[in-house]
Amino acid sequence: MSGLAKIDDVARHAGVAPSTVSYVLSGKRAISEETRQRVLKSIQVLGYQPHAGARALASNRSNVLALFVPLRTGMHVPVIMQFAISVVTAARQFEHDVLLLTADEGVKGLERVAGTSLVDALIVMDVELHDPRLPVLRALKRPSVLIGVPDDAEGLHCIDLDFAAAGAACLDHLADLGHRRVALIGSPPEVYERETGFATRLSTGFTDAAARRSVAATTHPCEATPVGAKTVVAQLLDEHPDLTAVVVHNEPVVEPVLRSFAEAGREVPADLSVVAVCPDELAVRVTPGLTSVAIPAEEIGRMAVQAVMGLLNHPENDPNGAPTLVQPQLTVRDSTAKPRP
Amino acid sequence: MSGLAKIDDVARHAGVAPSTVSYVLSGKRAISEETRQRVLKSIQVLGYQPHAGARALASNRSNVLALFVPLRTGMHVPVIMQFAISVVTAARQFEHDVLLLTADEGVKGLERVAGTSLVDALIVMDVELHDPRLPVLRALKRPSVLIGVPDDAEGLHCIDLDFAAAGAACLDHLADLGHRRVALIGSPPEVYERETGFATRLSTGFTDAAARRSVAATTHPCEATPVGAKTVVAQLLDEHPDLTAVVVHNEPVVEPVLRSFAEAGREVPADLSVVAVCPDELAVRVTPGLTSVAIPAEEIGRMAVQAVMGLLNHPENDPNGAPTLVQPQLTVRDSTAKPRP
DNA sequence: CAACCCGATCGAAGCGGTTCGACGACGAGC
DNA sequence: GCTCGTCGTCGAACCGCTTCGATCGGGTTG
Repeated sequence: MSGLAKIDDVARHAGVAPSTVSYVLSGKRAISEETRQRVLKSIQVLGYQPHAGARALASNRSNVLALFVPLRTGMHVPVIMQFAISVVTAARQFEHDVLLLTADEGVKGLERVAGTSLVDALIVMDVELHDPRLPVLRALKRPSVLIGVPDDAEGLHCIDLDFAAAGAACLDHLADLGHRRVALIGSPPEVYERETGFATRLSTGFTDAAARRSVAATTHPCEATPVGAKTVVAQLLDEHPDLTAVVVHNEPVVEPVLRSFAEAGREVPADLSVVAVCPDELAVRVTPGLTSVAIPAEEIGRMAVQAVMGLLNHPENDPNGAPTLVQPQLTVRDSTAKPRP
Repeated sequence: MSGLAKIDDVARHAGVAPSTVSYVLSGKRAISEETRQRVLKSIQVLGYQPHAGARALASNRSNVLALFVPLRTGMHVPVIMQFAISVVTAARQFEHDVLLLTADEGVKGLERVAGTSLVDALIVMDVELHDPRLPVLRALKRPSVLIGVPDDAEGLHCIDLDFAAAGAACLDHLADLGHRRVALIGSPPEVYERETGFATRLSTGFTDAAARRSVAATTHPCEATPVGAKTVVAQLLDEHPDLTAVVVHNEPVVEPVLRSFAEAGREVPADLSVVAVCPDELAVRVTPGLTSVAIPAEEIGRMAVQAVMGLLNHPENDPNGAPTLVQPQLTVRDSTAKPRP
């Protein structure tokens, strides 16, 4: 009862050597089915749970992953949380726990958890084009995977939604319907100024596709508030009266934008087509249901964990290639239609 | 260079015994200033960082806290994230890191991280009145602190906003202004059904205060969507035409509620006073600025960490008393006024 | 039938710290 | 001048688990 049971207690109880117990648990050596069962039974009876520290010390593996979440302003918190959740869930599949690191310790945090062997590997979210964390990650002796794609990904492993393709997909869909002038309502200005990759990439993919399809297209940063939405919409209606479609890549303003257009007498989709880049949950909640490209947070989080575990368990076949880009999926709902003739 | 430096390397480099290095680091024994400086210098030169696992094994302290975040539906994600951030930040002040646990592993997760000595203590968020985690926490051999107050807090340490007082504060403010019929627009129905303490407590505090002040008061659960808001507002206007004030305790619907009343021709605060229970950030963003009671997430998170570290470092003076309730603070802004005569 | 091989298990040496008792030197007290 | 107490440091014994080489009993093989 007193303290926790240790491996020696289990060994004694099962009538085997401690090492045998260890092998039963790890499966690294063959153990006869009979002994195995006996040991398992003892473990259960004694409620044995191996000491994490001792295990980490002896095996040089902590079974913990670090998740670095900067939480910068302008990012959509619920989506970030989705990532975090999916990382935790996926990590458990690989017998790992997740240590949460935030921005306030800065790069020091990375060095600390890696340097003290507190974690086996790191997952880093919200990567900027010129992220100060990159050189540190490269120097670390532990594998890491970035969610987001920096300017120079050399020697780093990245995974993200293919935002350029997402921007293109939105535009192509609208071009296919026959729209000739479209606008992108994007993230808050600070996100572009920070050179966060995803916002710029989506805009670029959108603009390039527009050029390819000979569609007039503009990008408009937008504060993540109802007032910001109203301002941008007013500006849009003023400067581009011939506008027939918008793409919104900024979760918090999706509804305000819709409302502002409605107030201006523009009906969706009859007078105006709208494509959103947002969670499906939001797309189906509003009326009419929004044609949208979802951010597959759950999938990306899971893939990031898989990638990092791959590096950990098979460092020899390091992919070491281009970033992994998840292809966007555009779901057509009721907010897009052909423009009025 | 090769591997990481160990304590023996530092000891050799500084010309002292390993134990001396350890004492320099922990400060548990007096070391002459001269030796201290020499050791510190060696540590810096070699870039020494103690191995977390070894330290945990030897000292029986992992320097890690577990943070259990269920993330149930109906909870406001940004507020939860605020808690998490403040817990991480506060934990670092005490030289601790934070392990993130989610709901999908259930109670098993608690048993695992505690049983393997992965963490020194636990912080548990979003506690329900009859939470299945409570008996497990009581049985654990490690200290824990709950954020939220269960029905039976015996043997547990809780901390939370005093929601009853918050409800009362809202009502008192309105009663002081002269309102005679008020309504509380609350959390989604599932939150009440789950018997999450805070929603019920606020409602109770609100209702009791209303009785005390002879004010007619009703509580209305509300889905966290614009449609939900519209529905509740319509019902309110229909059933209680004499309504002159509402309290909104449901972040996502604050703006939709305001809009719905506006659409119905009720002007704030002239025709209707509004008090919100929400982050200040939201209260000041809308027009007019909302009289509100903030959820001091940052403060509560920090206090939870302080409490748990107290239990860890001085188990002898376990407060073992009633839950710690943070007193609410009502900030008067521009959304409340005297009712029309 | 001896030499071998193989599967199953054991024993002991770490892994890298912390901590406790011991010890030497030195100043104070009588 | 001798004892005693302190201060600063050292040495060694763990902390609990993993892992590698060794061992042992049998079944194969030539």
